[in-house]
Amino acid sequence: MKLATWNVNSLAVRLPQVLDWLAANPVDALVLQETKLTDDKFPRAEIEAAGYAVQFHGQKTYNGVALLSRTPAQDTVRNIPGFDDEQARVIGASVGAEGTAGAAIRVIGAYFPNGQAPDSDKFQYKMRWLEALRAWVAAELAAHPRLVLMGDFNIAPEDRDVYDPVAWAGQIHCTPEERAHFQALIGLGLVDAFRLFEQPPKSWSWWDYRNLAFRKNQGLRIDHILVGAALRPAVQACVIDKLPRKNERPSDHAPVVLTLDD
DNA sequence: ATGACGGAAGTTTTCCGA
Repeated sequence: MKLATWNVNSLAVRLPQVLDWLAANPVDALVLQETKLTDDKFPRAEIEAAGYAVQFHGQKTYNGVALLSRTPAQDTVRNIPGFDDEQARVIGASVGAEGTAGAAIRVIGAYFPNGQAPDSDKFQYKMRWLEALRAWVAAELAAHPRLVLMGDFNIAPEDRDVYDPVAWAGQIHCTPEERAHFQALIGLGLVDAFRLFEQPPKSWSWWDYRNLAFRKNQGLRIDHILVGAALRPAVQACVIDKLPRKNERPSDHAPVVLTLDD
């Protein structure tokens, strides 16, 4: 079974790339962030024609998330229950593996707030959002041990996840407060699947559009897949797929792919 | 010092992302 996450930075622009990627990478489930589409404009028919069921939660201009799955999603949740939020950032549901009788996986796809700058109101919102997420994920994990939390976390967990950790020290995505929140999620009984394996040094999931950052491989690892301890023995691989970043008009993020044995 | 690049809104310029 394969699961993936991808911040597409506008699904209206990136839909052809998503469909091409799925044709080459027929994962069982894919969560998308930054769809930037209201639900009435969501390209449901095109995605269903590609063989995927889809759940989505969007808004105008910003944010927006979706969950594509080979088998229909069940018990879908939009945003963090009990956390009043105008911003569409979370979609969760239970999905099965196609053609297997294996137990369902609880998938949570999330677009974590950016935070803009550590002294900003947006950072305060990010902190509140992270508090609410943690409490909710703790409850979800208790109810569904076979849980995967994945998406654009907008947090670089460690200095090795940053191309220039000296320049980024204390900057947004790298503050001690954000990193403490990441560790608190790990403390719930989740594991960073990417770090279960030896990985190439300077592995990033995002590169700035500016300054030839991709060509110079100057990026951050801010897109993550965390798996519940119950699933850890099933984890076979976790990789960042840089290929779509080489497309014309790419997203600034690359997909991250998790392989589980069935 | 502070922009760059890219997307969206919407109308010529701004906000936002990371």
